[in-house]
Amino acid sequence: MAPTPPTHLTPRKQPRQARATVTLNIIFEATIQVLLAVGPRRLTTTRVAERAGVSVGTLYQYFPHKQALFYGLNQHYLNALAEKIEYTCRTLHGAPIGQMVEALVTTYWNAKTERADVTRVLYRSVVELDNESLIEAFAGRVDPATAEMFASASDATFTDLSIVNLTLLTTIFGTVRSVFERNLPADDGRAVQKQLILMCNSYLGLVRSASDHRSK
Amino acid sequence: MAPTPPTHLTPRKQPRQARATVTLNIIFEATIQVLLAVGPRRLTTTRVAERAGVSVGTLYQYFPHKQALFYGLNQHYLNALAEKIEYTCRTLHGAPIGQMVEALVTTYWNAKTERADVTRVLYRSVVELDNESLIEAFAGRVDPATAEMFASASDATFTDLSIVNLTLLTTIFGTVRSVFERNLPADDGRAVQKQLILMCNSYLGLVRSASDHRSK
Amino acid sequence: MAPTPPTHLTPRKQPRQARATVTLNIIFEATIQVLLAVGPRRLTTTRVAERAGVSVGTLYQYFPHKQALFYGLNQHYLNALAEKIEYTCRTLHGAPIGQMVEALVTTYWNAKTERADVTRVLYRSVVELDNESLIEAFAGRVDPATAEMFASASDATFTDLSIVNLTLLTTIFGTVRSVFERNLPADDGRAVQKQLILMCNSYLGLVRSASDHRSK
Amino acid sequence: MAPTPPTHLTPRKQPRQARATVTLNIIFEATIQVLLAVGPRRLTTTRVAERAGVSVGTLYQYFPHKQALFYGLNQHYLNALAEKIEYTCRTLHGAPIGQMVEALVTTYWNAKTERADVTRVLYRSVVELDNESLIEAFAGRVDPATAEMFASASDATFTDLSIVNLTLLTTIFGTVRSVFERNLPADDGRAVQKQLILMCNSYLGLVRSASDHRSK
DNA sequence: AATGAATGAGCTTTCATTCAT
DNA sequence: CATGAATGAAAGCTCATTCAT
Repeated sequence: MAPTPPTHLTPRKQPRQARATVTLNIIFEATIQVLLAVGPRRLTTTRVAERAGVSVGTLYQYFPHKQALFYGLNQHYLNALAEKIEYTCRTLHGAPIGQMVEALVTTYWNAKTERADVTRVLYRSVVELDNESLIEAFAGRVDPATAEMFASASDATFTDLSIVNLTLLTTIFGTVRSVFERNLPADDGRAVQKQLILMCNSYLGLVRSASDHRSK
Repeated sequence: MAPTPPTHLTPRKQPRQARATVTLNIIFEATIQVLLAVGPRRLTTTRVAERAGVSVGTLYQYFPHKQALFYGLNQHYLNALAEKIEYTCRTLHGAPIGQMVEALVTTYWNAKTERADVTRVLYRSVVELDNESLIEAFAGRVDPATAEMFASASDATFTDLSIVNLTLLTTIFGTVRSVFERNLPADDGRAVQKQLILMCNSYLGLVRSASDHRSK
Repeated sequence: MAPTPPTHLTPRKQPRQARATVTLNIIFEATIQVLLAVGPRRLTTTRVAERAGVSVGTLYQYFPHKQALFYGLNQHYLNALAEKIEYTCRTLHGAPIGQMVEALVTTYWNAKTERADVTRVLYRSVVELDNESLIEAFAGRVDPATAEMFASASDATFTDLSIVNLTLLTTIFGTVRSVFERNLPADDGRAVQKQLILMCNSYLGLVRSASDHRSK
Repeated sequence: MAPTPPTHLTPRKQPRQARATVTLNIIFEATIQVLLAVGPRRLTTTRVAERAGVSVGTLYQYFPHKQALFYGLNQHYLNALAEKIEYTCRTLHGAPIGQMVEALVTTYWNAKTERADVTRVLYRSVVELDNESLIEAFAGRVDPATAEMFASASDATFTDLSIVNLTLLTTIFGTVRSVFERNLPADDGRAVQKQLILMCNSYLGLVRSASDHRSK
């Protein structure tokens, strides 16, 4: 089923004009800055507007209410993330399964680590923001992309691709979040990342259909 | 290092008396109910007190401020969770590694699933609640417990136990959270759970030290 | 007219027993301490009780409400002050007028300076405490005492004693308060005290009835 | 040293625009009204806002917290008072000393008596309002103004002008306050006022430097 | 009597949102 | 369209006072 982003949570103004898009990005960036500076609880629309260098009125031109701002922000970042994953999937199409897993983990990990503070702040800003629709939308893009990639693996086939795909995504995404939540030192983080790749690969070795093993 | 729960986030009144403990639990339960009913954003101290059948004043006798309530609630549940895990670890001491992993995953999964709504609500109540200290405290109990258990495995030894332990915990906890976040249907959830056990076991087969394989 | 201390502002329990008087004094002292420590705005009955080492309940046994506590405290100190002044007046009965003024100023000044912090704190605690009745009661004791003293002066008589008396008291008391309010350095304070005596004496020289001058 | 009014006690919004100044005055007046109507203890920001015909929000736009409102109010009146005194000092520059004292007392007395209720209410509103900085600021304006005036007297010079000045100010201001505090009937008040002038003049006759007497 | 947990009215303050300019 | 002063509902929290123990 297609994800249904509640209409009342989408930016009022479709950014047709370049200027609007610019303003939107400025507002997003300002939101992040405020989130980093004072945390979600003390984030106010006024503060965001101030930081963005626009008036509250203008802010409300772009987002009908505070919720919509959060929604838009998360959507923004999830979109970017989905794009990166899709790109990786396209690139790795037809590659050996081992490379796929490594690339997927690395892509996701890097995307999250690039601006670790933003990641952490976003993980927390999602309160009451019935973000289910966002997650759903994200899954709706990523699930098929990775499934398609795995299906194209040059050296493996899976009898139950869909569950394998789901397991891999859940594990990878979850582990990354867990690492952030535990605020692990960078070294430990990298170690876990490596082990995660190992783990996924060993798992895939196990669930690969019988014929693959023979042809090996 | 011992985790240091910020003193300003601990219940004001140490529940020395039976009555106080009862009240504390009533308040916790009421908080959960309110969280379920109206979500974290619309949870007010007054509402919680009402639901608990006590006055706001009493609430504030137990928790110096709203934050402390959330902190206490999470602490409460994390404590219970840690206890269950410790119990499992004690029970499985000396068992074969495969059983350990299965038991660990199952324990954690069940604990979270038992009251899925509470779990989901708690995952979200953690806003601005510098829950780092909580997570740290939790990790400080669970990490050693599982490490000790794994070290006692009858059929496996690990050259780098600490990283293996960390990887397993991060993966398991993260995956469970991910499943809750995606709000997967029960069937898919159970499937992923199974796969997660598989995955962990295959990983352990890989990282088990060489001598184990020989003795096999 | 006799001053009418509103009955609802008097201590509930007349301190007939020694123990009660002791407790009363402990409570007064605690009130002062709290006043000094946190100021009148953040003074709470609970805090006073704590400091006094009694329970709130006991506090309320002695003072039916917070107002009564303040009232009692001020009354306590004003009584002591009035006593000192009365004593001075009795002692100086029949003395030359110059000595009288000097003794009066010195007595008042010393009484206030003895525990300057308490004085300052009391000056401020008098909010909403319709302290008019207190002031009236104080004036009702002091006015006659000094008037009587002045009337007995060995070297001066006054045609309008009552206005002279009022002027002197108002001036002396007011000046002292002013000095406290301006938080003048001790040196300046003492200087002003000296000048005040000078001023009062010069004034008395002027308003002394004509016959006095002749007899001089 | 320049008085340092704590920044957190100054109006948030500098009244640059006429409208803001108007609103400010309305709020001040409303505060006085409420103070008169219910006393300082039962004054609430909501009540003040209501009386002023603005919303609480607006009140808080002008004053970051209740304290600031009191601070601003007192500052307002002390400023006006200081101006009047400065004006008198300028006007009396070079006059005979007797006229100066009379003018000073009269100016101060009138200023306080003009709206006696306001005066009384302000004297009491000063709770916990570390009004030291206000008093200091006031003294910092008035002290030099009167000193300068006295120095210019056509018929008197003083060897220790600074102490004489301090004594006069402390005495005058204190006496007035005392009269208000005792709630003296108008007749008595006026009588004391007259005596106060007399007293100051007799004092000045005494402390005038010797040469003045000769030239007399 | 003494205690101190419980009460809840009421206060200060915030902040999403509107709308006249 | 942009602005930002004004709004006021609603939240967090305090504390004088009571009363069962």
